[in-house]
Amino acid sequence: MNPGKVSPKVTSGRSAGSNLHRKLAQSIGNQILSGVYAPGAILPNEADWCRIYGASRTTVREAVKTLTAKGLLKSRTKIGSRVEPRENWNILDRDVLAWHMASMNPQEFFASVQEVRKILEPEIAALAALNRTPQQLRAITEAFEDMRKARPGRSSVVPDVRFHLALLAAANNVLLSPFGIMIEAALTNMFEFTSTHNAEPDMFIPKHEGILKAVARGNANAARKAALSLLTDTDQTIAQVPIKARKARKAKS
Amino acid sequence: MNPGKVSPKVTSGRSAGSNLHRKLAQSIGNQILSGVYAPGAILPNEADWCRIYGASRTTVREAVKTLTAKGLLKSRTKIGSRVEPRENWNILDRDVLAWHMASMNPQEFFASVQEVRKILEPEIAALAALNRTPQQLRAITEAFEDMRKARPGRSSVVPDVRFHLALLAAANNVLLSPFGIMIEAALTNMFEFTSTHNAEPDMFIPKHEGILKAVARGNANAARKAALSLLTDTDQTIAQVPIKARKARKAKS
DNA sequence: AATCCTTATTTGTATGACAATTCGGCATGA
DNA sequence: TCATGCCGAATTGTCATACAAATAAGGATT
Repeated sequence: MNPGKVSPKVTSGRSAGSNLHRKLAQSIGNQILSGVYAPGAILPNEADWCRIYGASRTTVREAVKTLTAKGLLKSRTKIGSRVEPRENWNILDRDVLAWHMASMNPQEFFASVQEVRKILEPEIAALAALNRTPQQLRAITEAFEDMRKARPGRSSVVPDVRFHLALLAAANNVLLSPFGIMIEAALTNMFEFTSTHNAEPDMFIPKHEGILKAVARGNANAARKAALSLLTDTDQTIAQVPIKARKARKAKS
Repeated sequence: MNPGKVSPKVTSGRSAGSNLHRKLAQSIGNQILSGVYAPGAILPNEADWCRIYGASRTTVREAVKTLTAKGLLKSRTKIGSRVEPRENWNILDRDVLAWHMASMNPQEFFASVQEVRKILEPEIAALAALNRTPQQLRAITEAFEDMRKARPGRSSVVPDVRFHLALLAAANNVLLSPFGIMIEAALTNMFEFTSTHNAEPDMFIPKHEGILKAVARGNANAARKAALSLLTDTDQTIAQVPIKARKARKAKS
């Protein structure tokens, strides 16, 4: 994975980073997330990166700054750049999450996602029921309508995402907003592996409608319950794909 | 070039950004978070920043790249840099959260934090009870012991933070790890405003012990309940404290 | 053995130049 | 009037080079 010339791996060209420093950041980021450089390891220095990618030092440094800002790196004079411990990584950053997904077993990833979603989304729905503004309710409603109108399939994913993001926004707590990225990634990519939107629209729409109605009439408990129900439902759809047990992270003792 | 001509506002010189591009990023970041530049607004261009801070374009660009990586900005040729909508901000980034706190009403901030903590920490405790490794349990235990040993006061905050972070790590779900930053910020700064650690160590220690024991014997429900109890307890402590306006930490230069 | 100093390596900052992108207006034409 | 396409100017993107600053490592001195 380390050819002498241009870009080892410009994988997952999502979100179109046409800029060179962006491409470098993606490439290096992918290598870190995929374990080529483990936490604590010292990365090649700037001059090395210049040679590896055939880019100028300015560009390399901008890429490094980007990764540093996302918590993946830390640079020190005379030492070089060292990979930060995982708990400092900004995993809910759009790019970092993408790199993470690219180097992970999908089932394992969706297991983590669903775990978090089951914790958060019911409470998000409850908060939305309590705190939503009329405008936010309208946004949720519109997303729902578009969802219902859409034919099952790829296109129905978009309003589905919009629905959940609108719900999140309606919870009116900034500290929860980073999860928008996760939800978006989950719904969008789940489509690639499952056929949620094809399989059971008959289940799907009413469940969402249940959330909407509960939020509309400000019933937190009902909203919570409806959201949880949707999630467990999604779980079953996922479960059709062979599930692998959670990997116990190991260390020994 | 222009020595001594540093910045409109190099406030909250936290975490020692000795580097110039870091200082610029902090300064600009603070301005964005405090609303000087609202989402959608177009920032001064690179040449302007150079003049404003008396720094080279290289440095300015690295600062801008940092902010871009944190989701605060987006640069386009011929347009300049535009502030991104809030939902794209990486609010759980260490720096962004600090800037956010610096420009916010403390009560409001702690209200948001507690809301999220009450949602997450009980579930984190429950997950920890189920998924912890022996090593992770030991880390939690050690933090607890240090907490008990410490005299109430500032020093007891450190092991307290360690306790909660160890718990978080023991939940073994990467997607939750960004909240470590939030928990850390909450506990550390809460000390500045409340006297949690002075006021009721008699309450405090047993509550933590309850969580520890539940996690130790793998009882998820008990862990959840204990964690929630600690949180509602903390709520009361906060409520007692008359809020004084936060004093911006000042750095001069 | 301990301390201090020198040196080498690596990141940090500055400068000037040119490339690439694209917005905005202008000209042209239907 | 409106649409289309071209041109020029503003701004970010990339490059090359030079020097400054920090500091780890090893050697010199005591």
